[in-house]
Amino acid sequence: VTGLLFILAKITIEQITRFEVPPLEPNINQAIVLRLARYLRVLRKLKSMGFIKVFSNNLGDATGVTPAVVRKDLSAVSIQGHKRGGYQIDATLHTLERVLGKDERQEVVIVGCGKIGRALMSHPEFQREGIQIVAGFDINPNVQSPDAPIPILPMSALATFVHSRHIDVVVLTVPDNAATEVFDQVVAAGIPGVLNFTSIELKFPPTAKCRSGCVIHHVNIGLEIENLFYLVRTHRSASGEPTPAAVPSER
Amino acid sequence: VTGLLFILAKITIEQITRFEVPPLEPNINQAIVLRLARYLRVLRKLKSMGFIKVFSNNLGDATGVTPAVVRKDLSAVSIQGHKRGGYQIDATLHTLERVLGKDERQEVVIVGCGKIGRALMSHPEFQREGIQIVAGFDINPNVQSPDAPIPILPMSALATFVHSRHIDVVVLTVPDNAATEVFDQVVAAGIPGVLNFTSIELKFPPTAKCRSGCVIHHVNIGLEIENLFYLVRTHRSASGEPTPAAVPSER
DNA sequence: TAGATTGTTAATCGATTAACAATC
DNA sequence: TAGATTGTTAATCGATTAACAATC
Repeated sequence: VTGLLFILAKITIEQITRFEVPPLEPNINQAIVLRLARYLRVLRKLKSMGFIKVFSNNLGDATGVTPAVVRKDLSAVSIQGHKRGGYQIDATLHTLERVLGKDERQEVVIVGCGKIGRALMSHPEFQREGIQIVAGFDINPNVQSPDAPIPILPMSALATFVHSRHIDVVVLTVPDNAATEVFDQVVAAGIPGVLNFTSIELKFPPTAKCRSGCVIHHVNIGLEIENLFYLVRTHRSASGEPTPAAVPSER
Repeated sequence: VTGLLFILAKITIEQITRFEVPPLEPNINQAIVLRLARYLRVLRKLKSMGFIKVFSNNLGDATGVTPAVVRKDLSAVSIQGHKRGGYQIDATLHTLERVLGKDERQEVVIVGCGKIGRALMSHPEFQREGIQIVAGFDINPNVQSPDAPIPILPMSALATFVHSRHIDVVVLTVPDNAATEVFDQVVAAGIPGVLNFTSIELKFPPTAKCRSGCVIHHVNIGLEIENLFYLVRTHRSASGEPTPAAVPSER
């Protein structure tokens, strides 16, 4: 019986598993892009404070990386400083915005308008970053409201909406038990970018439709909290803090 | 007699505490812990499906890593398999739960009960992972409700609450403009673990109170969405297709 | 035994860090 | 000039991958 179970397990897992799409990269990888986005925010603040130029070690201090990394990152997107004068904030800022695509519209759609989904829809911070939530989608008729400023539409309207509005990025905030099903609908609609708030490990299938250009990011809050507990606990026991038991040396 | 009892009691407690503190090897880093947590979820599913054992390549397929990594990770926490029979799901699961601290209570508090904070408070998925939200805190009297099942208390009650309940982890969901101020209060209350939902780059100060045992994780939704746009755009231009509309189907 | 899988060691890869020449 | 900062190259570090002996 055990043998059978274990053969079944193998087959099932192999069938379920989907290929991972390799994110082809020039010489700018995701880690760099994330840092660039953080430099951009610091630069905006500095500009609003009236500063003109900035040194790599300033940006490093503000973002928690070494000056050498800042210089290397900026160099990777062809941003040049002046040998003793640092980087011009204004020019750097513009180049970063262009590289990161902040000059284009960033319209996203929320799929799954439960509590978290609706909370994100009214999240004011996005506007400041140029991200615009243009619609929500849900199967539940009770939350649908086609005439609201940000309309909440039925799931059936997803495909036509994202085509007509050229939506590229979707935020997936459905319950875990609906994750795979709804994700398949999102994939079928041709969406190449998904921010996954469920704790299901979704993956883009290796179909022709999104052969290499599809990306999914995961925001797994439960996993993050778990990890925090683990780290706090281990740090604590490493420094030998909470357990009052003394070292039994003498005796 | 009392003295003897006391000594016996002390020894017993020392033995118990020493036994309960898991023998954590120093070469376990955050990446490993995150993977372990994902193995754990897969194992739970497999167990609920009635499976008995699992191979490293199964776990690898299900979590998107190579079998060698799975074996190395499990080996790092002293989980041993059988040379040809793979890993016993039940035993592996128990060990992982102990190592990751899932057998202890994981009580967290929400600081900032705006839309996102309240959405997290009623998030059903946490319960399933053993994470319990025991209270919320907010300065706004309109959202305070001390008698609700999960009470929302004034910020002034934070310090005494976390002390009396021994809270270690806080979820910070306040508006960006209040982030640093509220974070300072959280630090002052002695909290060692923070999940930061604001887009402000908060850091624990190097004070004595939490000199090495403090951790902060960042969930920067705006940054994630930005990054998605960037990746989708670059992938698309790399593969040389300007619009995603052209899908080859039979007409 | 033959085949399969673990556990671990060595090789590889990539990213970070350090160093320093160029130069303003 | 003297001092400071960039841009890039080399050194280091760590994590992943490959390989394979052990062994069930």
